[in-house]
Amino acid sequence: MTQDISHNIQDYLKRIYEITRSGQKASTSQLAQVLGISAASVTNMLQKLSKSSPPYVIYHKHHGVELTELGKASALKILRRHRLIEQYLVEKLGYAWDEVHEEAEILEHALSPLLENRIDAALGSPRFDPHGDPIPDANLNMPNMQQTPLTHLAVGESGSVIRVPHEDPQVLRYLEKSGLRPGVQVKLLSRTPYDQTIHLQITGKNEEIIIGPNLGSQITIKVDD
Amino acid sequence: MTQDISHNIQDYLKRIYEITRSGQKASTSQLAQVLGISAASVTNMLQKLSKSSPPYVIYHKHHGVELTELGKASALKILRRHRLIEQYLVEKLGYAWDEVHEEAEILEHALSPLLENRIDAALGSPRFDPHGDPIPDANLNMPNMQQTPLTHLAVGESGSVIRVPHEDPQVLRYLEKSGLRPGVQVKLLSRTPYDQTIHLQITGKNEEIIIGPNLGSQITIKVDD
DNA sequence: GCTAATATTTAGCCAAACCTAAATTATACG
DNA sequence: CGTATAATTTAGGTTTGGCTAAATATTAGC
Repeated sequence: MTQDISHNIQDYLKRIYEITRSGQKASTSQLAQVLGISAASVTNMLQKLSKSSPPYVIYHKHHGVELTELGKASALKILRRHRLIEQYLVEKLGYAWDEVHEEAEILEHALSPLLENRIDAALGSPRFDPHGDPIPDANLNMPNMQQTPLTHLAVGESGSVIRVPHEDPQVLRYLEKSGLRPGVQVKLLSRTPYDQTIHLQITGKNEEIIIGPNLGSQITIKVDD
Repeated sequence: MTQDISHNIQDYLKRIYEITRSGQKASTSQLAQVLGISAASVTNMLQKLSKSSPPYVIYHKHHGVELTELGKASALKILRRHRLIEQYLVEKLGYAWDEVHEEAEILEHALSPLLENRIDAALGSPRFDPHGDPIPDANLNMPNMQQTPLTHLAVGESGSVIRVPHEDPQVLRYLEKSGLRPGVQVKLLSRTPYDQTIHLQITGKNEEIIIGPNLGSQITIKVDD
C-alpha cells in the first residue's frame, strides 16, 4: 500500500539526503534555501513527512530532520535515476556535461521503473555519471570509494581526478576548458599561503589551472602512490 | 510573456485536439470522460482556458469548445513530443509498440526543447511513430496523407496498412500477434452482413484475422491501385 | 410544442503546497 | 547569565484543480 511519492516530496527527500550525507541533520533554513521556498513552507512539509505512515523523516523540532530508512531509499532511487539520465544524455544523445543537470532534474521524476532498467541496460549498468559521481545500483547500494578532496594534495604531489560534483554550467565549462574532468591526472604546483588557492597542472599539459578553496574542496581525487 | 503551460492544461489541450480533429467541438462530458474527472471540473477549466490572455480555447456555453490557434499549436507541440518519444523508445530502447503509450504520456511533459531536438536528430526526423501516426515537424506541420479506413475496403480488394492508432496494450498485442502492423499488405476476404465484422488476410500468410467494425474503422490503409 | 431525460453550469467545499506576518525558541556574546 | 539576534514554528491566507449537489439549459420522444 506504499503509494506513489509526489514529485514535490521526492525533491525534499533528495535535498535532505544531500545535506545529511555528511553527518549533520538538515535544518529548516538550509532546506528552504536549496529548495528556493520559505522556511515556513519547509516546516510545514517536514511535519507532514514525519507524521505520514510510514514516515519519511525524523523531525527534531527546532533542530532539523534526518531521513528514515524509507526516506533514504526514496532519495537514493531518485538519485540513481538522476545520474543514470545524466550519463545517458552524455553518452547517447551528445550532451555536454554542463547541460545535463537541469534536464535530469526534470526527467528524474518522469522515469518509470521499466525505463530506468532499459537505460541502465543500454549503458551497461554504469557505476559513475559524467561528473564522476557514483550511481547507486539497482538495489540502491552506493559504490563507495576512498576519496580525497583535491585541496588535500601536498605541493608537488599528484593524483587522478575522480569527481567534479558541480551543477553550475559556468563552473563546469571553465573546468572543461582547462581540461579538468574525471580521469585526468593532475599535479599540485603551489598553494597560496593565506586563502589556500591552489595551482594545478594537468599531466601532459603546460597550462596552469587556478582553483579556489571552495571549489577545490568539492573536487575529489585519488592520490598517486 | 507567454509563460509555461502547466502539465494539466497540456492534457486538456491534447484531448480537445484529439476530439476536435474530426470536425466537431469537444463537449464537456466527452472531455470529462477521457480525462477521468467530473464534468463540473471540466467546465471550470474550460472557462479558465477561454478567459486567459491569450486564450487557448473558444468556449461556446453548453455547446463545447474548440481550440484557438495558440491552443492548437500547444496541443501539436505535445503531440510531437509524445510521438517522438514513442518512436525513440521502440527504436533505441527496445520497447514493444504496446508499451510505449503510457510511458510517453508521462515523458511528454518532461521534455525540454533541447532534448526534443536531440531525440528528433537521433531518429533522423522521423515522420511516423510506431503506430503509423504522423509526427508533426519542428514547425508543427502535420505530414498529411490520404487515408482510408480499413472498413472501406471492398471484398477481394487489398491495401497497405498505414496506421493502427490504438493505445490499449491488449488490442495492440492481439494485432501484433496476427501480424497486423503499419506497412503490411492486407486483403479483405469477407464481411459479415449484419455487424460489418471483416475478415482479412495478410499477404503471404494463411491465417485469417477477424476485426470488429469499431476497431476496423480506426485502422487506416492505402488502397492498392 | 411539451415534457422527460440528459447535459451543462453554478455554487459551495476540500486538499496540497505555497506565502507573509507574528510568536516562539535557540544561540551567541558581552 | 541575561538579552539581542537569528532560526524556527504557528496562524491565517492564496491559488490551483479537483469534488458533490443543486440549478438550469438542451434535446428527444411523443
